[in-house]
Amino acid sequence: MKIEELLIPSVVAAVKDLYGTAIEEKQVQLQKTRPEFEGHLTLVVFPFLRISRKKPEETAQEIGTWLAANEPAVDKFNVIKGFLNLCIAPDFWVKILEHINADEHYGIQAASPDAPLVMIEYSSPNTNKPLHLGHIRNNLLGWAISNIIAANGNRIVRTNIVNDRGIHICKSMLAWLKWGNNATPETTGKKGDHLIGDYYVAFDKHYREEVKSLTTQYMAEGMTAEEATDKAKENAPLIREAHEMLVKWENNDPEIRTLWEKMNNWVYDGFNETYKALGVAFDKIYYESQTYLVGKKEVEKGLEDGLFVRHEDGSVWADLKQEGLDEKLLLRKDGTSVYMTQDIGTAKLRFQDYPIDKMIYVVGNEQDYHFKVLSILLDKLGFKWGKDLVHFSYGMVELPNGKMKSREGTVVDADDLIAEMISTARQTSEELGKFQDMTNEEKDNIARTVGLGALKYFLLKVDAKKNMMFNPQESIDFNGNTGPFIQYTYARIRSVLRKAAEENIGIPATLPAGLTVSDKEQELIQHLAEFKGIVQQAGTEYSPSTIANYCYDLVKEYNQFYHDYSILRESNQSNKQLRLMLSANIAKVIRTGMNLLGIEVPERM
RNA sequence: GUCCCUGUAGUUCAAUGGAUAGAACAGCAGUUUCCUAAACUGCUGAUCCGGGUUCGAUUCCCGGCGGGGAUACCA
Repeated sequence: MKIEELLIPSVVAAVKDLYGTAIEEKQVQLQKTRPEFEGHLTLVVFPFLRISRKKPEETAQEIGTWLAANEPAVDKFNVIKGFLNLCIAPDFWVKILEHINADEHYGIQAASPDAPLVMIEYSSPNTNKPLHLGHIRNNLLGWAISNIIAANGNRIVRTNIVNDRGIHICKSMLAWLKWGNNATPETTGKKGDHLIGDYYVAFDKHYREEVKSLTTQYMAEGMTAEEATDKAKENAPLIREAHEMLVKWENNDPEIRTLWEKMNNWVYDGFNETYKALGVAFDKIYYESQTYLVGKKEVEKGLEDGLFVRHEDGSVWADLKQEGLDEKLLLRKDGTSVYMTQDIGTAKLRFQDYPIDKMIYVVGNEQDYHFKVLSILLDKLGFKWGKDLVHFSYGMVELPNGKMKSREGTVVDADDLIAEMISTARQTSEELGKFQDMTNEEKDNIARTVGLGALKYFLLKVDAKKNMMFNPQESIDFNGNTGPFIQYTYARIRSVLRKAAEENIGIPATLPAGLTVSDKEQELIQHLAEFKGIVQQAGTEYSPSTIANYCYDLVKEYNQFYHDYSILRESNQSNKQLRLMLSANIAKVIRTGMNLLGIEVPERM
């Protein structure tokens, strides 16, 4: 029950009755009244002036009079210019609160067995280095979006495509063989993904040295700097060895394959730890090593069908000039597959495995072009779902000195950041004296919940499509518009409710009649009633930030109103019950909203 | 060059085409006999520039300027 929905038909009826013209519901603009004016909801009457052929004030006056007479929910009204401010009758607020209170899962819709099936791909790591801050944003967005889509009544499948093959993996393997001395996660005590990442870095370091000395050599032989660099990059012994290894891998060389499996498993163990710490999971994981051949086959079929062309050197291309794009490579001259080929294969397998109604890819906006092309190619290949795939394109996380670049060592490591957030939360709790009378387990849980809450909220409150700034020096706040602020308010409400329960004060399903609801409480009830609409909006726009900002606004408002209010010491029993019910439902909505974002709320902190 | 995204207080972020553009952080000044002070109150401070559409533009359109990205036989 949303108050707006209640009133819109009445406004339509009013216009019809007064001016004899039928209007559509979507033409009715009802918004929350600004706090400086009296009223709850405001009707913007400017759009009706053409129909009424009267001045704004006059039109507003007429509609207001009609509503006050014919709509029981409207108590009284006032007019300021073209704005008609409506006051809702007090007992309506009580009814709305009781309605919210009756629904334990307010705002969440369960999926029926025949509900649309939505598959969400996110994370998609490479197995040659550990996860960084950019991956965290991806994972949190993917998790939150899938929760939100599920909350809107859809069935979901969370999926991950692991880029587990290719030249980058060979680089790590080669470096490990050369300089690794058989190091393992066990012998070094390092997480597997970090161990592999170290060898990837080592490869790059040695490779650059080789390129540098080769370049000088070629230049001494009379090449220009540019020519020399290009040739050096191609001819450096290390990169040639890596390419040889890739060929061996593709030819199923048993030695290489065994090594590859061993090292990838180390990485997966490492990733799983990070995923667990972040609280994300997957229903089905695809591996590029298992899908790229499927993609290759599709491309070859497309070639036979005349959809693609083969160039003289043997490479295969798609001509997308008709679609306003360029030519796109699908198979290299040596017949090996590229990123696009693999994505075609993965898509095919997924639609074979599941009756997917909608496919959503959570991938950074640097790949907007890639997904535009993928959509067209899938469509050309005759997959009817190709056209409708959704690329949920999110912005990059930027650092004060620019983009994150692994080569320049400017990445913010995911595991480091998580550990740092948790230890900061622990330290803050200790300084504030929150940890008295707590077991070590409780302390651990609170530090983890609050630290991750701060991190997650920080990344999710920003509009996903925008680039965002992260300053490691300033680190993430625990005060203000933050996760811990919301968590703290939740914990305080829960504390009040615990004390009420100890005193055997229950919350009845219906509140006593004749209750006076103060203006502030009316506003809070109105705010609470918006939650359902917010979840819907977040679902259609795929925007976790909508929910994050809603939760903050609600909490901020609650803190302001109830800072000087007493709930348990209130002498009037009816008021006490109203305040308890209101608080309990604010806690419920906060918990629901934060959980949709993948953020836990603690019972105490 | 072409294409895509983006430009709001000192900083990080908000604002279905609506009233006086909201917060937070930082700065300054306050609030604790009282259900958790990770709180609350007050002050200072912003829509890149120029046109257009509209009763009304931060929002939509066009043109500049600034930032990011794509246009790889990397993934």
